[in-house]
Amino acid sequence: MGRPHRPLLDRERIATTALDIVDERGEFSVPQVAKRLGVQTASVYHHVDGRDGIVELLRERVASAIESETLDRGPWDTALAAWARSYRAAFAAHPRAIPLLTTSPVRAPRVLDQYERAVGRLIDAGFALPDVMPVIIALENLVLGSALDLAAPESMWELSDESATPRLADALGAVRGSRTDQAFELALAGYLAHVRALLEAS
Amino acid sequence: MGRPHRPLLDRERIATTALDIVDERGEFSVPQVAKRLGVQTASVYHHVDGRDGIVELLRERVASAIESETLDRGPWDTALAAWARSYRAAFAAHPRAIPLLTTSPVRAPRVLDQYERAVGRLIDAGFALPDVMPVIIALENLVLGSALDLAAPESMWELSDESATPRLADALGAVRGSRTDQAFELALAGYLAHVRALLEAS
DNA sequence: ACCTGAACACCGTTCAAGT
DNA sequence: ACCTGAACACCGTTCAAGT
Repeated sequence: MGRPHRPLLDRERIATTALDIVDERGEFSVPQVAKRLGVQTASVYHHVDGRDGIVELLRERVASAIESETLDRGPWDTALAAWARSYRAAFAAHPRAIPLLTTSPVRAPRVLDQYERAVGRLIDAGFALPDVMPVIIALENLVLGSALDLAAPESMWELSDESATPRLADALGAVRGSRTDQAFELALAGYLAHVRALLEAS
Repeated sequence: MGRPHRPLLDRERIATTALDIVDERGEFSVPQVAKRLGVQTASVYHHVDGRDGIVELLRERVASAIESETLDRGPWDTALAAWARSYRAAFAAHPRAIPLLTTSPVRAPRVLDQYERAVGRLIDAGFALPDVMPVIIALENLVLGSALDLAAPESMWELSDESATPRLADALGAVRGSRTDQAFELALAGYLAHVRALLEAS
């Protein structure tokens, strides 16, 4: 067949298709992506750096939904909180992709730039330089830890033998609303209060 | 060949071998495990519920290093903190296994029992029942989020273009000691303070 | 009950051949 | 430059056949 007049494939379409498949089935393979695009498996390799390259594309695609403007609005602490919520929401929009994406943090240029701005806000707020990265990484830990929780099926807490863990069963039954959201907001509130105190102490 | 007089395989040896391989290479396959045990791939399937069953074995094996006694010693808050540190340390002992294990939380009976005891301590301390699970899940989020960070290679923060993110580069350079440990301890301290406040408010 | 050997469907990746 | 077809090494899983 040879080269077509206009390319059949591009990175955008590969990313979109792979994300669709992951949203539907929780996994993807290169042949599956190729088939859905009506193309041979090998063709995909002309546009993308193998399967890992596609995963990286997914990471960037999902992360592109993070509202980076949140970082510039309002006082540093509310800005950081809004950024964290938006970060988590971006993952939450593709729960089945989370296990694929959280195995290593997002380090795409667009996201690194957000870290740069977050660092800037903390420095400008008066944080001691050696404290800045721990403060940011702790927030990243919160977001990714919560994202994993978001990806875990509700059934994780379906206790096969309630009599073995009666108080756990009680506690689970007593939760109002979303366990996951409440846990995240709780951790975020604790984080913010502590980080504010850290600033005042320095 | 047929059945041997004494079994060549058991779940313990399969788990140990798989964990060894993961520690060395960051991944494992059923054929790799079989080969190292001097056995046919198919034989493994007589002892274990497929590849996923081996992953579950790894999860239990790694989690078995969590010192559950920490939950019973001292006041509820220091007990919870010690448990979280031990939980994180258990993962830290097998960093290359972390991506394999954190995709879904540990729900093996031995670990569920620890959750039961953690719930018990919180109830006894006087927490409102609907608050208990969010408090525990938030802690789990901290631990797993930090575990992911532990698994991420240091090189994640090697900035290819420092001039694009100068303040991030500064902040990274200023860190004293382990970024990861400091971030975890920071998040944990914030968590504890907030949870203590939650108890007093109720 | 437990191991083997063979089989099946699927995977990631490479590469020469075509336009 | 981009797509194909064929190939390679490897994977997870099943199953009849043996003891």
